[in-house]
Amino acid sequence: MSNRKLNNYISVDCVIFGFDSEKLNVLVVDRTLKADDGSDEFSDLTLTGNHIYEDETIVEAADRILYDLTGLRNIYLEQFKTFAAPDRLKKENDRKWLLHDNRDPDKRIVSIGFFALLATQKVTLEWKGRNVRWMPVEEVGELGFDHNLILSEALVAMRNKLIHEPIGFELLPDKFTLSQLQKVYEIILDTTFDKRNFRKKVGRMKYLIPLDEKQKGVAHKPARLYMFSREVYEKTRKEILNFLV
Amino acid sequence: MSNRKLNNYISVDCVIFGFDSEKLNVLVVDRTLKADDGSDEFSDLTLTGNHIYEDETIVEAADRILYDLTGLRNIYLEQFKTFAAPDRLKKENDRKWLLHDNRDPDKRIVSIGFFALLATQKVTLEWKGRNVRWMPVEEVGELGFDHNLILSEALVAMRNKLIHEPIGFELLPDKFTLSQLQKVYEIILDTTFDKRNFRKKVGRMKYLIPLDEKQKGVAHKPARLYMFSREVYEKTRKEILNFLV
DNA sequence: CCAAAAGTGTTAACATTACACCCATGG
DNA sequence: CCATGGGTGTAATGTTAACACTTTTGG
Repeated sequence: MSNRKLNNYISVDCVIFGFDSEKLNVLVVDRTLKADDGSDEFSDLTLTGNHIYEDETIVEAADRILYDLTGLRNIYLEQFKTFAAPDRLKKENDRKWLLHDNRDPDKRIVSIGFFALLATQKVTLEWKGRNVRWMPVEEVGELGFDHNLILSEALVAMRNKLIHEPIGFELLPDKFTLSQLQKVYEIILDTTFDKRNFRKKVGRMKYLIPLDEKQKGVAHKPARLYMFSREVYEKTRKEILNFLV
Repeated sequence: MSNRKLNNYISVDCVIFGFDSEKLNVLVVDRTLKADDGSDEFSDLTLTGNHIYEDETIVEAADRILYDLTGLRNIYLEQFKTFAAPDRLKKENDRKWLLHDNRDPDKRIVSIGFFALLATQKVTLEWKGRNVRWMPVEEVGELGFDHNLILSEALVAMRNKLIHEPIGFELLPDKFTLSQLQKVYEIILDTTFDKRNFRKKVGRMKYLIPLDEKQKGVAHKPARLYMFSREVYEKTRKEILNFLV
């Protein structure tokens, strides 16, 4: 595996979302370039991304990045948009970083954007020698490259998907409570729902399976746990004409 | 403009859909390679696509292709998926075609897929020296490169969009009847709707503007014409939680 | 016994579905 | 005067939205 060749003009960028029952977070990595004297030439943040190997598909490349960061397979992953503007890597810091990394800052690099939803907060703390951490989406400042654009497009695509398809579960543990699920939708869609109406609505979804199991160790009435069945979903889903106002 | 440089590893493929009040059609071009003796080495069909210029964004490249084919600007256009499998151009005919075209068949080429919806049937008959024509989607046989995959993914993305957002109008003239609109949905979603219920439903959409104008020259009661107002749509649209069954 | 979140039901307004007949035009 | 597609209403059923109180647990 050590002699695989990296393609030098096709990359994937992964916008990895995580949920901590309070906020929507995104995984970012430090990008610090040292000057010759050891001081920081600059230091900022980027999303996670990498060039693809020549023998690898783009989905395999995205899966590889996710595995390297989390040690997990079968994470929810979706290709949402591709970025190839001529000037997307042309900011001063970006050029310096690419040169330092032995890459050609004048090469047109196309990047395929994926977003991933994580059921857990476990990630490595270091990745390719760079520090990795979760950051609440609303606290993200200026990122390197065109990653602010990629992040905002990922958010649009993810919210859109969340509205139309059952993917909220992917941000929760396998077993979750209805209140946790409601919170996912409320926080990501920046709204609130009536508890009784929300429960009535999800109660109609056959693929949301109630378990004979409750929360433990909470200082209030323990909630029933539920799980999502993709199998039931695939069997019962029907498309609905919904191009309303 | 004549000295613009083409990028040799980033291309866009356009899946151009048209509607003729009977069928959903897609634009295909002949791909005929002549042998030395003038006979056909092979002859098949592909979708429309092209490499991008170095100074051009991918949307600009797709717009350019659409303009070259139709002479129209502002066509409905959407980036839906990117294709970069290592073997996507490796079939025998594909290699021959690329070689003949002075391109490197071993170069990894990434192609960004767009689909377009056309309100008219007008297209050029020739494009880059190749014959162009409409073909009903269900009659499309084996296409060159990975274009069957690109077409089927375009169909999935287009149907999905059609269900959730008002884009059916884009396949009709600016002024259209409700029966034409119903037919668009019926044919593309392969279903039927009750006429009264369909009209009740679209009657609630404020962005569908009834005109003081009727069909002319039809051998039956002439239908009222309508138009779509994107402006009203943008103002009145609201997102709805709809991840039901 | 207190704090915290879980869980539950009713009503009114609106949306969906199923279903059949007359109307205006061109030929 | 006929063939063609345009246009319309009602009743039953299902969905949404608004709204408040009791229950179970840990501390």
